[in-house]
Amino acid sequence: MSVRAGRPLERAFFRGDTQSVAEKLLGARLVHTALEGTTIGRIVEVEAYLAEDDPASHSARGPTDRNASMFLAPGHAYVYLIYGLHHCFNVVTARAGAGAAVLIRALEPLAGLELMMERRGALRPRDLCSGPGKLAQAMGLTRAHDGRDLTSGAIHLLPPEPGWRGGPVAASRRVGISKAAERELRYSLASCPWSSRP
DNA sequence: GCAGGGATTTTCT
DNA sequence: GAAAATCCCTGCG
Repeated sequence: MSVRAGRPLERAFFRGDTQSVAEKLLGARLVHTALEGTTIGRIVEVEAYLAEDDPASHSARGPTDRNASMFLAPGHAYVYLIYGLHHCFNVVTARAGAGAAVLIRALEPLAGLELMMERRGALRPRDLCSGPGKLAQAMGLTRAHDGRDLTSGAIHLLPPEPGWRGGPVAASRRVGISKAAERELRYSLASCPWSSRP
């Protein structure tokens, strides 16, 4: 690991306003070191799920067995199963007990592409991480990783490389929800070819 | 290229 | 019983 890679993001990065943290996460690099190898992807699309006044958030009706990790301290992972077969990876934000998180929706594959293709089945690089279920599969993230501390360990986040410029951020509606659907809490790098959708 | 449907767990009505 | 923070395959243009 070179000096340029930087140190993992610390807990303070994830604390506080969820929408601000969501925007700050764009450009950061998600790293997972597994037995099979290391995969890295740059975050290019996220969605914020707030602790209050957000009926679309899994935390809206309080803790359950499934969403318990959402109420951990900021900087932990919340990984859940959706539609019975896909995993979605979230980063807990705000404060412990609040129940706020940022869903990672798309990555630009940076390292370990062969392993990603192996996990996903032979696919074009564009199809490896262009969706929340896809990136969880490509990065090897499952409910086994639910509740992990992301500030130290095999799964962590690195800041953008010095000099990296992401360009303008676009806000739009969150995908696949019916409650509070009009709120623009999805953030993506504008005109990014790695996003889950235009 | 786009529309439709199936897979399958958790939660709520 | 149905919907959900999804993806993939099929069929048709």
